Amino acid sequence: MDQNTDDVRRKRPPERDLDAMDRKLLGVLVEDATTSYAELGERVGLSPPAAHERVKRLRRSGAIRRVSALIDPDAVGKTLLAFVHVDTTGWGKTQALLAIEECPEVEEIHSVAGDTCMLLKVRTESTHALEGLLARLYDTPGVKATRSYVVLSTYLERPVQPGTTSDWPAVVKG
Amino acid sequence: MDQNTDDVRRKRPPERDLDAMDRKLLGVLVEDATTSYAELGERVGLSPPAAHERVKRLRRSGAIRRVSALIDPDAVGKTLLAFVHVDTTGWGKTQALLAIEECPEVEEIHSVAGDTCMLLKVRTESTHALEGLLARLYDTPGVKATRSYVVLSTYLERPVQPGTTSDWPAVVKG
DNA sequence: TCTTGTTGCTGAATTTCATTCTGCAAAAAT
DNA sequence: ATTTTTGCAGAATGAAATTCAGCAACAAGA
Repeated sequence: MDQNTDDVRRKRPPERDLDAMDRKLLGVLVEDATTSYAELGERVGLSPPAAHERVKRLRRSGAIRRVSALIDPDAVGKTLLAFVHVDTTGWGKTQALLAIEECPEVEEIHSVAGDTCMLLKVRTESTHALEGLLARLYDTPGVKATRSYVVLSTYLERPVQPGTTSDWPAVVKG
Repeated sequence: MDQNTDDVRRKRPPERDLDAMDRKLLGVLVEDATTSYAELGERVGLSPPAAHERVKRLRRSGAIRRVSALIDPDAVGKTLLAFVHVDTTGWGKTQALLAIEECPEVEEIHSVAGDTCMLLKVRTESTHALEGLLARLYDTPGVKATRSYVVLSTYLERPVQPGTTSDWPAVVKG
């Protein structure tokens, strides 16, 4: 309820670098953000107010962007997932980009290095709806071509993890 | 704290189809899951316990997969995002897939239709770490080839939205 | 049509938890 | 060495989650 009351969206350098305690807190909160501060503290070895204090800081600093309910796409009818590569004529905040941002089916827009300009992650209710989106894209000035990769099945999908490379056991090959 | 106490992960058909009220609730909770039931109810036109009841059902049915703190990748040092297309020799739950699932840098694994078998979303701390991952991939039996798309900048990144096509204003072209 | 059971709601009551406050101790700065 | 700051614990407070009766609308069945 008080999340980002002061509307801190701008990227500011974290007041202090995240320490191991912060990472542990993040680890728990990524898995289940409804964890009470009592349990949270217990898990990481802090008193409830101390845990609260650190989480508040993590929110202020922007390390925690927001707390969100993650929805099952199927439950809301979004049964089709696709990645769409888009060749455009310009770069940066182009007309095309602005137009694409308006499409509710589009979940992600990235500019990528490689043989294409934009990479879109798109969810629709049907192949027909995807066709509709593609039609809209082609009608957008600045869009040269698109190539779509329709997802057949998703094997893994997890949120951003707080772990750093040194946390993971090194994979030792024979 | 009580989320999924009975460990309901299995996909069960939603007890009942989501109605407009459920979608509104989801809409609010996706934006900010820390919203109190008092405010939540007010926003959608329900009493706090009624809102609570429906949210509980949404969790039980799996429509809400989990409530999670969304982390800023930069804050935890994951400054590099890439999409990696992987050609493999087999399909389904292959050895290669199992191996890839173990990589903490990999956020998503999809099997896609198109000129490649797997599509990975990958976050690392550096290009060097990406190279390390790719090296590991190439060492995995069943991996034939990979092609990487390094993200230069991300323009949009939003969670799964509850809205359905009919909610969006139709884009009328001249 | 009337009955009966079910569903989903409201408003009040209860309990749990978030949040604040007051020291306190260790570390950092001067 | 002294002061200031930082981060924490424990108690106190306030707010919110959760539970608990009713109640009304609706559905199923006689």
